[in-house]
Formats: sequence, structure tokens, C-alpha cells
Amino acid sequence: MILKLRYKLWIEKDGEKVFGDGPLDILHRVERTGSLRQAAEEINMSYSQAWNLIKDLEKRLGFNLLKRKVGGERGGGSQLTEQAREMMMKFEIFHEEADQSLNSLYKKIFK
Amino acid sequence: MILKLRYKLWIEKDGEKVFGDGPLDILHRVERTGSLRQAAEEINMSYSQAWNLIKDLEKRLGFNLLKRKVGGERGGGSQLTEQAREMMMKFEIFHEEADQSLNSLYKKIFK
DNA sequence: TTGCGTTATATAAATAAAAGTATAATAGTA
DNA sequence: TACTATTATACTTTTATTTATATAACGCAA
Repeated sequence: MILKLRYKLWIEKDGEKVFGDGPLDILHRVERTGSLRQAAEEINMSYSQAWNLIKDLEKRLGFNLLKRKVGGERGGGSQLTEQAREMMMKFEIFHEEADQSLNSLYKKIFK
Repeated sequence: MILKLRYKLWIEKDGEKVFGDGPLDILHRVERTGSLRQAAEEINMSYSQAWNLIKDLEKRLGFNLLKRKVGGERGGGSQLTEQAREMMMKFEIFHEEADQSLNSLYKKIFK
């Protein structure tokens, strides 16, 4: 019987999500493309949904994740803030180490 | 800014959930009360939902979690199978150790 | 034989989440 | 000035999930 460990990790503030895999992925794509719209498109998420997601996170966190530019050449765009980069980096390291830790624990107990 | 780590752990087989916190809790209550209906009632879950949940898990796992008795004194009831006990025990140990591991990791990286 | 509390099961209703649509505002540039 | 691709925002529609309702079968006990 091949069972597999699954898990989800995220960060909350006052009982509300403020960071997780979804935001991490979107922010990486914003970093690369320079546009929230393109980032959303890449993962087949509607722009409005992506926009609401980021807006909610920012509101809860109390700081901006994106530096926006509306209009202008190429219509504008978005870039990461320093605080966004810091959060991403910490979450990535945590996620990576957690993955190793959980999987070795799982093997120890279930195999 | 007080951020809090949150996580969810569960076991899958062929991409479908076969065990997690919910089932663990219900099975504990069945063990104590001798009845799936009472177990469901305790956590304000409809009996049909609890029944479907357990039935689906059993189907996916390929073995029974409950020994059922229909009719008879007190209408019948349900008891845990040995395999259910084993799964519960392993998952509990895993969960407990994972909790410690994740939280110390979280402190190390986020604090 | 009737009542009881359970398991077993299907179906409907309600709620929540996700996805989609529409439109305004913006500021460089051709 | 007209065009462009973006951010910003409000709604509507659709889908998925959860919850509720209803009913049958069962077997012991009074």
C-alpha cells in the first residue's frame, strides 16, 4: 500500500492568511515579468483574483508587496518591494527545510 | 508584527486523502462512545457526512476502520478495527513530532 | 409485535469559493 | 491626440463544498 505524505504550510496574522505557496509563486512571476497581469495569466488565474489576493495580503501584513506603476510605457507594471523579497526568502528557506524534516520523519514512522 | 505558523498534514493514496486530523478525531470519539452517530453529533457534524467520510476512507485504504453492528440492543454501534488503531497511532506520533520540528524551525527562521 | 437507536443511503438545499466580465484611470509614446 | 498595456475595482456567474432532510433496514428487548 503506497501512502504518501502531504502537507500545507502557511503564515497567519490574527487568524488570517498572510503568506503561503500561492503568493510566493505569483510574486516570483511578478519579479520575472514585471507585471501582475502577466503573472496571473501564466498560472491561468484571473487578474482580478490575483489583484485581490495581493491587496488582501498587503492589508493584513501592513506593508506593500508590490511597487505599482499605472500607465506610461508598456502601460505600467509592478515590482517587488524589499519587504516582499525578505518574506519570500524566509518562507522559501523554511519550506525547504520543513520538507526535508517532514519527509524523513514520515519515513521513520510509516515505513 | 505577530505572525504565526500554520500547517496541515495528511496522508494520500493515489492522490486522494486517506487520513488526517478529521478522521483521527472522529475515530477517537467512536472509540469512546461506541457509536459513529454520537461521534458525529459531538462535533456538530451531520451523521451522513461522517458516514460518507469514513466510507470513502475505507474504500481508498482498502480496509475497514469500523466494525459495525446494525440493530440489536441500543440499536447497534461501531468499534474500531485493529488497522484503524494502528493508523491512528502512527499518525498521532507523526503529528506530534512534526509539530515540534516545524515550530522550532519556524522560530529559527522567522524570529 | 412494537419501539428504540443505530447503520446505510440518496437527494435537496444552502453556503462558500472560484472564475469570469466589465469598465475606469493612468501616463508614456508614436 | 490617439493608442497601449497596465493597475484598480465592482459585479455577476459558475462551480464546489458543506449542511440538512428523509427514509429504509436491522435486531434486540419489553
